Amino acid sequence: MYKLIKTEGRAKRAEFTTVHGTVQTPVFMNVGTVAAIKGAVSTEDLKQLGCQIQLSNTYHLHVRPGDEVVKKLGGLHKFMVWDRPILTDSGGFQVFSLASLRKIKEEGVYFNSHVDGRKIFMGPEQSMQIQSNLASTIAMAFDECPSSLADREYVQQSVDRTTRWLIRCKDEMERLNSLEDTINKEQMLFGINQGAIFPDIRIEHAKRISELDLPGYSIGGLAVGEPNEVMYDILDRVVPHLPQNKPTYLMGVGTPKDILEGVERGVDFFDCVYPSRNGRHGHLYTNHGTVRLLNAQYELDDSPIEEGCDCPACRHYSRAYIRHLLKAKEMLGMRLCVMHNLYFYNKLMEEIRDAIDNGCFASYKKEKLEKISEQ
RNA sequence: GUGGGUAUGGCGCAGUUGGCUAGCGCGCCAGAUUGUGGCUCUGGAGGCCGUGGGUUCGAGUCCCACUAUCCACC
Repeated sequence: MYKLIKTEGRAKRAEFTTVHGTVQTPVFMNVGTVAAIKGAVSTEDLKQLGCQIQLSNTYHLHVRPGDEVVKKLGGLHKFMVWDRPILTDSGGFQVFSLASLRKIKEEGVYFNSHVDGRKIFMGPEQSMQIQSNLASTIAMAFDECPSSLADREYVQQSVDRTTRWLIRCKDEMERLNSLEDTINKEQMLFGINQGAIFPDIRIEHAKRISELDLPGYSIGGLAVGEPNEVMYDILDRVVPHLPQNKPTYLMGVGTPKDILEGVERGVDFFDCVYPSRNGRHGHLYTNHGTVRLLNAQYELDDSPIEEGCDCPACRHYSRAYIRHLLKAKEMLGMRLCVMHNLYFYNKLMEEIRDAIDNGCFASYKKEKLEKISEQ
């Protein structure tokens, strides 16, 4: 259930209530693809880092350990010891990003596993079944994410198929939620808007999927190579055509700047691999721009990653020490960097929520952008 | 001491029958990365080819001496 608390322009401050608790939005979902945040960050750590909701992946968990296994062990929440909401991505994007060998047909997609190369078939029904087995809080629709370079004709045809797939997802989820042995009978389905960089196709699609009255909607297929301005422009045009009394989720985005721009345009949910993946490689986010900790200038730097930061890394350790750990490929180095970045992202969202609450998001955004673009 | 091998950027190596501005991996320096394959990619710096002679139009490549180092034998 989505409850709007306050708005400023198009920016929305709301809370989203689920069977696994309430999420304050705008929110950043911490990405734990295989039911774990890479970098040895535990669910206990995540709570300390201010994480409200995690994201895991249907495709990855289907391949390993297998959604049936997770189901037998009581579902994802019990399995990974996390009692807050979990959103599972449908696997649609992996078909686009991982599978070099794939065949997209009306019934679904045939492709090869990235782990052992075996043939896998996934369609709307399979994706829903897997996500139902995982028993996540929110399941994403199985969609196709066409390349931002795809031509108009292909995109239109792909989007039409994604719509048909969405209807199949909805039917299948309703069926699964009514079954006796389903773990989470309140599982929610979010639809996904596609249309590459063609605003009219996206708007038309947004209208069509809005009619299905799903509990939330997302915008997919952005930040996949097109210029940032194009993404912002599409958000400007498409978000108003999605239901305003439901959460809007911008998939896979993004940088702190992208998030500020997204919130301004009415986005509630974000997720991105940046804080964790970049953290693992020593690329750290601070209020004074990004710090590339592997750069030689930090060899003798005895200060924390960010002065005044209250994260577990900054409270105790110096840049020089963490840099050394990364160079030595010690797990602790990655762990501290990932924790700092997740803390930064979650803190950023908290500040954004406070700013909207206080009616000063516009000025907050301006100041924040100036700060984080320092270098 | 004798015989044999090896000496090429920080490290490990390629360098064809002598032929244009000497390559490669790792490391180093810098940059990318947007619904995660603990990756990957893109640039860059760095070498009087152990030293000294010689042969040749031309030598990292051939010859001589020296030095260093490794192996075997005494």
